[in-house]
Amino acid sequence: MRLEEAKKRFIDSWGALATQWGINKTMAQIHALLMITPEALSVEDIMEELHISRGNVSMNLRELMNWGIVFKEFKSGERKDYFSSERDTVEMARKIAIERSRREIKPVLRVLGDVKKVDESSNEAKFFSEKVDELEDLIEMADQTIEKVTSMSGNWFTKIVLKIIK
Amino acid sequence: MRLEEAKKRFIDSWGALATQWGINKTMAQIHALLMITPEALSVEDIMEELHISRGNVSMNLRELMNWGIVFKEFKSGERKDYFSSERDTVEMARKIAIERSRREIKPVLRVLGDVKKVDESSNEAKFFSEKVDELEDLIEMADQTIEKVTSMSGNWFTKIVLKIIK
DNA sequence: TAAAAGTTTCAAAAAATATTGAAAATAATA
DNA sequence: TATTATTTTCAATATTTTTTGAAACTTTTA
Repeated sequence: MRLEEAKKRFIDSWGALATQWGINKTMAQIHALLMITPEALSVEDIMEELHISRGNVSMNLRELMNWGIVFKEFKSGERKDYFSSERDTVEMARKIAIERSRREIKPVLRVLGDVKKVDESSNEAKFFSEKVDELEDLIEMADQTIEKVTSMSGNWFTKIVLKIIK
Repeated sequence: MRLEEAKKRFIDSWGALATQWGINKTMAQIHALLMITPEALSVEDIMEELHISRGNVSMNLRELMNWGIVFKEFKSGERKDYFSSERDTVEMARKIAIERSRREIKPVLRVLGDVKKVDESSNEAKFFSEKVDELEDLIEMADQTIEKVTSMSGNWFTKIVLKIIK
């Protein structure tokens, strides 16, 4: 397969995955492009490569920088801004996990903690409380697992643990 | 807090979380409702509780059954179908994880395996191949971790491992 | 087997989300 | 400081996704 075709397939597939996980397709495609490009790219490079508008690139780059997985680079003698992706793949995954936890998981945990304080007078209310409790435990566990596993990947102990639970 | 209010808050929050993770809000709300309701519900019960149309309920129940987390129940002497959710919270999480892996993660892994076969003549192509490789490893690890951790939750060994990596 | 009860399907409408493009803002140079 | 290059913003538009509702279909009962 030629490089250009492989790149295209990768970027499309990354965009499709993102869409299914509630992330803007363009944001993921810009990220994919930066990931597989050794040097930093300008807004115009990205516009051209992905055939999207300047405004779209600008907004999505900002969001990627908010996530902490894309950085602005200054090239001496150049007026334009250049952008590059987090180079360390594991670190990148960690940041994505942390961000999604902070924005989406944590708020739900707050609601769960709240609603389980329902007056447990009826049996129906007891059942409700129980289910919410179970869910809270499960989500907390998943949240912690993601955080810890990603933060420790590369670490020998985690590697062994993962090998064992595999 | 009164039960009705707590239920409403829970259902809304579950729907919002789902939306952010690329799952239809109504599907998640129906699921939430069934999860916290001790007895099975009819299509009309659901329509009333969530204020949505019959067609919407029908389609989303089908999808929930495809995911294996909602079941049809027959009540003797009753003509209507009744529906209830998987009772075991951990089993439910396992099924969701398996389904998302099958539908979304596995196809991406297939693409990654494919595109990394790019002709590695240029340095750019080598860089591309390397990045795709790293990503493949990472996604495979995450996929296996989710699968194994959920399949083993409740099991004493996993509990200890999770406590350690915490 | 005809009528009634219940369910599914899907084209059309509504709602939510993403994208554009041009004006405004900002930054760099002469 | 005026001019030019670059970036950001956001109302308008386009696209995608979800929801409705009524007709078609299926199942049950009389």
